[in-house]
Amino acid sequence: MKAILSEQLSKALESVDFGVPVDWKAVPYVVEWSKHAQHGHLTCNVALILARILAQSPRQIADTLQSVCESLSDIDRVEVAGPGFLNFFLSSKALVRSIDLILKAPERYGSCDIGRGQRVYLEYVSSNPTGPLHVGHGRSGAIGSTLARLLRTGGYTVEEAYYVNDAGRQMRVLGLSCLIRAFQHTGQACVLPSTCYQGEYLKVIAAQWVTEKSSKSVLQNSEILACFKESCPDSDQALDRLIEHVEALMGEARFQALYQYTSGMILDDIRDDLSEFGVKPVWFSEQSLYDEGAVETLLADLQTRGHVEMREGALWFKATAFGDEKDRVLKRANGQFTYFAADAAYHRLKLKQFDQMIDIWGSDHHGYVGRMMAVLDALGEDVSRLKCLLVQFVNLVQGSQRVSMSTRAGSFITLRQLREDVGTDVCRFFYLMRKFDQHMDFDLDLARTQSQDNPVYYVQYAHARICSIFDQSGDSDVLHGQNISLSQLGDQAEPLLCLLAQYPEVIMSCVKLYEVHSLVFYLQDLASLLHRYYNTEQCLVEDDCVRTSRLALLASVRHILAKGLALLGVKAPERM
RNA sequence: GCGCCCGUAGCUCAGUUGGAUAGAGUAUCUGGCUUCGAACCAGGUGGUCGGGAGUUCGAAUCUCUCCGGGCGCGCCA
Repeated sequence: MKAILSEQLSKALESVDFGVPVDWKAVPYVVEWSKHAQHGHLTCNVALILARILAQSPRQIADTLQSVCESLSDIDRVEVAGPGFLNFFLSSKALVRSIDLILKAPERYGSCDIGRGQRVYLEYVSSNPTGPLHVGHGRSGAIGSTLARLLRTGGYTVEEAYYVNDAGRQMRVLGLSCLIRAFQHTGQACVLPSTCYQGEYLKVIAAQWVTEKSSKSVLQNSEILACFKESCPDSDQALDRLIEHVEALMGEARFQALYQYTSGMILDDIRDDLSEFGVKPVWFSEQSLYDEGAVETLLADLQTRGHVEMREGALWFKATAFGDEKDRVLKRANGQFTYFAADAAYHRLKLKQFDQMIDIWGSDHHGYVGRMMAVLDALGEDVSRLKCLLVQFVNLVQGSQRVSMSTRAGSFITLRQLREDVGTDVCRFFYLMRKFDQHMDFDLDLARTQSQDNPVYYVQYAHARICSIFDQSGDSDVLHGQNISLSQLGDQAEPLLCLLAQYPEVIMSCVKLYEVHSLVFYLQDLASLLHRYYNTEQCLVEDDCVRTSRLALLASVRHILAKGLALLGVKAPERM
């Protein structure tokens, strides 16, 4: 609606003679939905902008434009107000048009094709398979999966992915942590180094490993046991030495089997957790990059281009030449590749396979963006095809207390616990209510409330209410938008109709800005207006004409609520 | 110290190519069920938009500075 009016207006403006030629491309005026009813349905600031260019009073220009604007087909009348705003009042025919559009093709309403079929690779969550998902990952999961659906609605082809860090040093640390827990499980007094994974979940996995997979030759090996009798110094190097020693005693193959078992168990848990949360990505293995030689190729190509150098035994990428603040190590002095090397190879691969790549990372990764852009730039890739969205942290709040969380100490609330506590719908909705780049307080008490206070139920209730009316109406679901006049809908229908007309614009804005929270706010507004309408206008009335008109409006609202909630991954119940 | 993000009602937050009287929810107070579901609605109270300066017809929004908070700055991932 807004777009249609904008287009009509821009054509009409070109025919107006201001005495001097106007370059309309240089006039950044906007058409917007009015905030106040007395300012009409839509408003335009073109006269205010023109005033600067033409050096005339804005009010005077607005007066000149008024009659031109009133000739537009969807416009009833136009008022000049304030410093020179043009306020448009839509015709009743234009106002009820949304109903017709929605009921004729509900699945298409709100879809657009700004993506033009471009292929987008969207990676999110991607938590290391060294522990269960916590509440912070839940936020990324909710945002990522919703964004994927929004982008599809906007005409993109989207692949959702989870990058599994199943290679490198951390897998070995995980294996060692599990082994020590296994010894402890068999009654041995062992010290778990502070640099190991501390979480309780490893005790459970270790116990399972002892009964299912371990061999006596390991658990009864006194040499291995001796390694854990004394505390290991609190440094990465000391831990690496300990790992190498244990691996030698245990055998390389057996040690690898141990950490693969451990991370496999954790990954199974993550997969189930996400699946129940409505997140079903494609799983991409970091290890596969090594297996297929992608990391070696990357280094060779950077070498050819002259962007690497040896320093202190390590191989460095000269990132400062591409705007990064420091140079970065690709291959350590001990011969191992860094996480960054594999990740660069990964991004390069996906940029070759897709038109665009979107990473959703925790905000603590913001320092990482620069080096990724730098290395892709060095490889000759178009870095504008990569977008990094940084999601801020989540604080759980109970009463006025912050629930403390520490990933390192393994003491945190898991996503699974949170879902079981408040329910998946509430969980997703709460995550999506906040702008992703905003710190978020997750109010546990409010989320637990099964009452009117909970904004999720407020929106769902609006949907259930409409369903309930249709249950009682006995009317068929097939309704048409024809022959509806505004007068039959009642006074309260106007704002509702305007909001329905805005749905496609909200979706488009979400797609363009990679935002999801504005859809949540929209649905809350829509529910609010529906409840107000419900309380003032009776729908199941004797007069057939009034009744079908009002039911058509309700059916439209129901469609939009259902579509919107579906995008969020939240149920739209018919009864509550 | 350097870099990124943030500061809006008692609390949690919306509000961008600079626009009219800064909005919701919650808390609190008042009113509304014999009628399509009261998990609802209507109304009241509540603001130096962190402080200050600048840019202009016009600033929560742009610039500078100060204050306060979060995060990052590794041959970890």
